[in-house]
Amino acid sequence: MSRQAPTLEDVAREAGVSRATVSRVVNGVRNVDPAIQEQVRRAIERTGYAPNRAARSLVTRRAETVALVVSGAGDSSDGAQAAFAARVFADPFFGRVVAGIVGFLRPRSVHPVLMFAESAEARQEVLTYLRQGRADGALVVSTHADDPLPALLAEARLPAVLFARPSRPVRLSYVDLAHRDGGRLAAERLLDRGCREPVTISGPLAVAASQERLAGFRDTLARRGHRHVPVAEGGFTLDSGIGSMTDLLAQHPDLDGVFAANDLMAQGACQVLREHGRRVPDDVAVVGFDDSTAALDCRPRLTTVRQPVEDMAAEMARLLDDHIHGARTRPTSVVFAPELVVRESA
Amino acid sequence: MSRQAPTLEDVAREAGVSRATVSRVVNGVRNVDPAIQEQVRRAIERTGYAPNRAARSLVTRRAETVALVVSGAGDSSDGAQAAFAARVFADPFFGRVVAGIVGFLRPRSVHPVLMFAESAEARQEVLTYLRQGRADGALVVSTHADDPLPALLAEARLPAVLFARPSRPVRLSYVDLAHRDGGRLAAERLLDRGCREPVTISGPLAVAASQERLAGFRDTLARRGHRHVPVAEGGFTLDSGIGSMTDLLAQHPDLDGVFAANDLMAQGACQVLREHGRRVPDDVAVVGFDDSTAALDCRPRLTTVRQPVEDMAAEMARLLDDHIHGARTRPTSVVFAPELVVRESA
DNA sequence: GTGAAAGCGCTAACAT
DNA sequence: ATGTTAGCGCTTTCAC
Repeated sequence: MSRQAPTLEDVAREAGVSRATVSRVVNGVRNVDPAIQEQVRRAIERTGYAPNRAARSLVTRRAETVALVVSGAGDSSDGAQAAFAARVFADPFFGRVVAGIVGFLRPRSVHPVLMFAESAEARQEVLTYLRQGRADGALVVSTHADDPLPALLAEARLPAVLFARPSRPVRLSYVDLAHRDGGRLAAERLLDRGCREPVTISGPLAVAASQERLAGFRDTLARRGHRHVPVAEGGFTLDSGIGSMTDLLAQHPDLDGVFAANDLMAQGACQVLREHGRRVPDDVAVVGFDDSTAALDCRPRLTTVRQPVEDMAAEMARLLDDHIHGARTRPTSVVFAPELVVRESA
Repeated sequence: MSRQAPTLEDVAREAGVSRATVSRVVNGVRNVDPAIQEQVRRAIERTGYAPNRAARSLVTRRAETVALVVSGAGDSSDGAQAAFAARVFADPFFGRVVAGIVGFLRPRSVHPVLMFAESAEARQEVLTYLRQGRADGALVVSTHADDPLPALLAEARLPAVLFARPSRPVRLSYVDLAHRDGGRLAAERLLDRGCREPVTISGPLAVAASQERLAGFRDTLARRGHRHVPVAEGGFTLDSGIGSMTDLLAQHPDLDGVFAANDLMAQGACQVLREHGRRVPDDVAVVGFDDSTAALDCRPRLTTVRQPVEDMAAEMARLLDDHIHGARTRPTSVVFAPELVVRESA
């Protein structure tokens, strides 16, 4: 903040070469005499030079930054932003997304700007941010099915990649999980353990992933002779897991297997079961979904369907990178396979 | 991405005025004829103009961006970044910090870039980022007491504000909580309920906040006649709460009150107590700390010492803003008061 | 109140 | 292999 920061010019003078040469060594361009290279490097050291990014971005037309946007539903009022942010981060899922993204981005020196798009105004802000060239593209994680942001992004022809297939088709790349297969894995596990009265706590049915996990679960059970499977719709929160499990237990006291559409709800279910004197897994087997930290926090530790979130998030970043650098023109989708992780709860 | 983005020049031509005038209306500078103002506004609309931020930053020397850095301990290997990120986000505390920060920054159109500084290399990256002018300052949340980043930042004279007083004094502003008072509130609550055998699960004793919460708790108890209070050191995780409570229960079966240094550990403690047939709060009263989402997730809901994290985080952002704009020259500290929130657990 | 023009610090043609 | 130079798109004196 005190004295003016040194510029290329300063370094050039110090090293007795031209600005262009300094620029070349800074950017690692070949065709520079090793001796001069060293000379410049020392001048940089002495002056404490750090290239001004605004100047560079102005000519390269690259911000080396991507927007990491957590996108909400339709029209929550703008004051709800704080609550929205807090809620998002309360889910261990999001931490894994960040980890995966940063893992890919960091070695490439690109940085994520955190944005929340929970209102119409906030969405416009995301678009403006990109159009101003402050970020080269967007990585979007929607918390709701009918998120309008993807369509806006596609229409503005801004580079973007989504986590999960959008409910309405949009010309944007995305990564996703084969949720139906995940539901199948859960069903098979319960069946293989000999469950006779399986039930399920689904995610919000407005979310496609919830639908598919449920469908996979139901279809598999149906194929093995279970025509009617009790379902309670949850909201992916611990609280909703507790509520749903309580209801299910009241209506179907004989249940002996539970598939919860995420680990947080499974954790809630385990709590309720224990409080009602049911042992997990001996009396009731419980299978979760995600393999998040909640799966390990839970007692007993959760048998769960693993979603390779970090890998998926890294792939998002990779796809976006390709789009930004023109290596990929058409929207692409990459679908990952779930995997059953057997622990103690089933 | 297709055709070139419109520039000031384009808008100026479209509106039949000079670049300077357009710039003035874009930046809301007075001294522009209302009629021309409207004329320009329409031209902007028609062309779909969005000011190029790199160009603006180049002249204003402002990125309108701050680094939000989560800073770890000494020297975790660089590959640990993913685990570090996931762990950080698993704590509901961080979501509240983000909410508070974004709440302040958004109305000012400044955006947070997420950075992790868990290794020496990562810390250098943060410094470089700031020196390149990509961010105007840093908001630092350390997860460890001996975080070297604050000193590096201060030495480089880069604008930065910390969450919590650093263990070694550093010429940087920070916000903090009166942790000792928090410990006192917890002790008083337990005593007022008539607890005779209080115990505590502390945070990591390397963390100053843990020490102070413990000191406040102990001092208050001592003053009321409890000379010796059993302590188990936890790690602020649910798991460590479970472990500590189990130990405490084994060694002090008569305990009837627990103060856990955060809600996550309190939640773990409640689990263990219930499993051992102790009713909360009838047999054992439990007081948490933070008033995070964990306090509500817990059954029974946690009586806890509230830390106004969102307000503290917003204040961090405000302090940084002041430093960046030269409104504040000397390091300042703002200490917030904790507050007891009574629910069901005590 | 408005315009002309001088940079901000950098990269990338183009010359040499 | 190195230097010269023309911008990138914007803000901001300084004249008018």
